[in-house]
Amino acid sequence: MICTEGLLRNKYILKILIDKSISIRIIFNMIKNKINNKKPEKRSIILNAALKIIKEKGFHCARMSDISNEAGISYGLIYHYFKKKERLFDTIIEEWWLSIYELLDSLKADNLDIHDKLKKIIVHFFNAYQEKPDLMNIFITEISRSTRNLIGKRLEFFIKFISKTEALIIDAQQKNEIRSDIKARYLTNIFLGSLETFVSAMVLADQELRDSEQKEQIVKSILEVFFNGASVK
Amino acid sequence: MICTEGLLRNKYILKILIDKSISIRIIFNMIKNKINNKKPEKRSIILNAALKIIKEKGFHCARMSDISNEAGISYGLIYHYFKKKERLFDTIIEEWWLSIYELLDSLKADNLDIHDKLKKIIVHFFNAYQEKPDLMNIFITEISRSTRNLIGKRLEFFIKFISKTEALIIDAQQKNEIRSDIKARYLTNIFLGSLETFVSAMVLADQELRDSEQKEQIVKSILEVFFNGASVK
Amino acid sequence: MICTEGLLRNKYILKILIDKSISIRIIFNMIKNKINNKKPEKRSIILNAALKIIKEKGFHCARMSDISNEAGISYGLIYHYFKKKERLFDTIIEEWWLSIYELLDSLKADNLDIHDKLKKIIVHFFNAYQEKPDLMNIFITEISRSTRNLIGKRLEFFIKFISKTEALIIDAQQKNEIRSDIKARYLTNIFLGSLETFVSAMVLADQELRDSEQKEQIVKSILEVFFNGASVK
Amino acid sequence: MICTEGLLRNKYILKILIDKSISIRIIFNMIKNKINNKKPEKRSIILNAALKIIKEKGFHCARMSDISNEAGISYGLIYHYFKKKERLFDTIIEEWWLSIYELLDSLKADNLDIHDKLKKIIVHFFNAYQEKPDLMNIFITEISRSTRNLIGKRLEFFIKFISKTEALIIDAQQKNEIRSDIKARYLTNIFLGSLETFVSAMVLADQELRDSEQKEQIVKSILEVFFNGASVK
DNA sequence: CATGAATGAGAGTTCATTCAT
DNA sequence: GATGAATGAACTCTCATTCAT
Repeated sequence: MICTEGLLRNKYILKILIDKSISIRIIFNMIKNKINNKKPEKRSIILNAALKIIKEKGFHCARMSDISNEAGISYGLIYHYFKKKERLFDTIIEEWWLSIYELLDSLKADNLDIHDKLKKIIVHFFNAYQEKPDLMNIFITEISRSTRNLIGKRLEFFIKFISKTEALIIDAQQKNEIRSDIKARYLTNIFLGSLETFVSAMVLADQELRDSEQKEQIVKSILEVFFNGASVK
Repeated sequence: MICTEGLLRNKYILKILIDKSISIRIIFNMIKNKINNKKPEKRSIILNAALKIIKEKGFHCARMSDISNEAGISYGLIYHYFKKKERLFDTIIEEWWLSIYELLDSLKADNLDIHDKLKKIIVHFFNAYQEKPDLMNIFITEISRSTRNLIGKRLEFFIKFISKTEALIIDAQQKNEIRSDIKARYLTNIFLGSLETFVSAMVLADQELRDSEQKEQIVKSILEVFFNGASVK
Repeated sequence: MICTEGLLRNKYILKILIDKSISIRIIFNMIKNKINNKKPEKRSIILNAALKIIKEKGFHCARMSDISNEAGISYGLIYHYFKKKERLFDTIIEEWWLSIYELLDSLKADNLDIHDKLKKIIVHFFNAYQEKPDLMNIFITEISRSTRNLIGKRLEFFIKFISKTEALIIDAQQKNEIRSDIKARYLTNIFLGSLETFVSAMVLADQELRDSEQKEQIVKSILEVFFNGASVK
Repeated sequence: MICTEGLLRNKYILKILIDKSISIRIIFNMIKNKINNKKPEKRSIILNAALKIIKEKGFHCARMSDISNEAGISYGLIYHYFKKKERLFDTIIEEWWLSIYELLDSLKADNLDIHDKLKKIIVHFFNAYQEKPDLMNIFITEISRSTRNLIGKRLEFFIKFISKTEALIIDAQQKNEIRSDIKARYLTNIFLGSLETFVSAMVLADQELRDSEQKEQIVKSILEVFFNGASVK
């Protein structure tokens, strides 16, 4: 849109294009080549290195040279791909949230009952922890809490996450799958809090979910307490 | 009466003040200190200033000069009371934990049932938030999560907190006040997670517990879900 | 006719273009170069681009990438034509001086009286300003003064310029067209200074010599004061 | 003004001041001491070092570490006195212009004829060159020309200089001390141009005004040509 | 010819900490 | 106790230049 206006405005160029009958496809390919030439491997190498260093040192203490060292490249190259330190971090955060949103959106459209939906959320977090523990670590220590990092766009991300989860709870209340005498927001807090604490515990203790049996047990416990409570029946 | 005109007349001095951007806050503090000749405990002034600045900027971004500015003293003086920046931080954290331990220890000796014990923990946190929101903020954002800060002594503090709470749960299980088919550690995680998420929400949103009714409701919700679950009965 | 809709339809590509902030200028230049298949002298394209950028930012602040962007080429290519940034600058300066020397040498051989010779110098500078204001700007701001740039070969250029002008003055003194009681070097300084200040004023104010009448007037004023003085007769 | 509003508003403090009848004089002295304590020697040492380095390397190439080295202090200290590199340069430039303005303003009020006024300007520049050649060098190479440096406030300084000089010329035209058939601005340009070129020549060649006789001769030459012209009478 | 990913020396700036007064 | 001038290690970011493709 924006680009095209600029292009259209330049009547001189267009006139030449017409005179020489150069098809838009040629221009197209020129642009495509320009874009695709950028080998994306290095970019993701940098992202993974950043992930690891941030996990070890935290956002503030992670130096660009640490990251470049870890990635095995010069630090100048990081600036080639990410204009500022902040951009690098924003990229990491953004990718994390997008994966969460994807899940939550798919659950919204799903026909499962609330128990199974919440189970899927828990499993998603646990899997994420197993697959990319560094990323999960950052989520817990740098994203999910610190007020300082939760400015502007970042805060929006977080609120969106809460709201999307709350929507599932509200939906369940309307379907009478779950108590309505407690505010949906409160239930959301309680559920996400339980989950987060387990993940935190794993992250902080650098603990692994040793076997699938243990994992299964934790999932069951969270759901059991959330739905049926801790009281002796 | 005070002759304010004397000050107003001397435009030259004012100009310099402006040029050198000497904030009125500093002058205020100078005046304040001069007035209270009995030299109030500078140490606690510094701690409170640190609390406020760390809340606003986070530990890493809080500069010593920010803190001394806020305290209305020179930054050299901070080093007189606290040898290092880290000591300042440690002191703040330590005071926090001690207040928690005091509570948990008193609860252990208490004869209340688990419901009332957990209620007291919740209320303690909520009161702490109302009385010293800055401190609670730091607990949530800097202590309770960040792996970086959880090294050595600090991690011990945290583990001790979990364990002391877990002890209450175990005790309740033995008294059959609470389910034993779920690991005490899991129940602890779930309870503390629920609580923490509420506190986090308040901290992150700079929300106040507006009235005691709302507060009461939240306390009840957490306990209700924890003991009886979210399922429709 | 060109099928612009093709471009409009592909929103994905456009988005990437925006994200990567690939300016429309670059695409323009790509297109331009593709069109003029006879590959126009890249060397002069680079020189003109450099001229423009140096005028805008000064030699020190002009980045090679600015110049390559302006020229619509990769910055690697600049190094193909000019081994170093400095070479680029030297080339620009050299071309400027050669044009001046050419004039001064032709004047030396000429039979005009000193008044007309000096007039030709003034007119030459004014014309140069009108035709290549960027180059004149660089002459004034980067060449004619800065001590830093006047090292080695560059200083020689400058001294040669002064000397060649002085030669005209000496010649005039010998022909008794002009006072001999003032050192030729002094007269040269005074004349060139007057001229240069006018050019500087135009350059600094980005002023144009609006009409030939104004131009005529300034030329006349400089000569009139130089030859007859500012005193009331 | 601004400050006092802030002060007046704080009724609490004022009340205490009144209760304790602390005179405003005490506060005054506290402020004064705060201001005077700053030993100004280091500041001027830095300025002189900067002057020398800038002369040698130019604004752009002058590194902060060069300056601190020259001054024999750590570079951190420069930032203690001048918040940014730019501030340091602005301070230098500002001091220069103020000395010029002082002269021009005193001349305006003076009863001398235009010949003697212009002579005083020339002598001022020559003296300045002899006393502070570094500063004069910077004026010629960095201030008086470069468009890049002439942005915002800096351009204003320059224009003010031209205008103040022009005012003297206009005054002289009105008193019929000088030709009115040539625009005052043109005459100003011619005069300042002549002067500047001499100073430039000295600066560029690192030439000294060897004896007062030579100096006298140059002053005389500039004035003689400016008022009576170069033509043979 | 032409490209642009890759390099790394080097610049500005910040800020915890020391120490003479 | 109290001050703030002084220090310098450490960090982010820039940009001329090289070189494989």
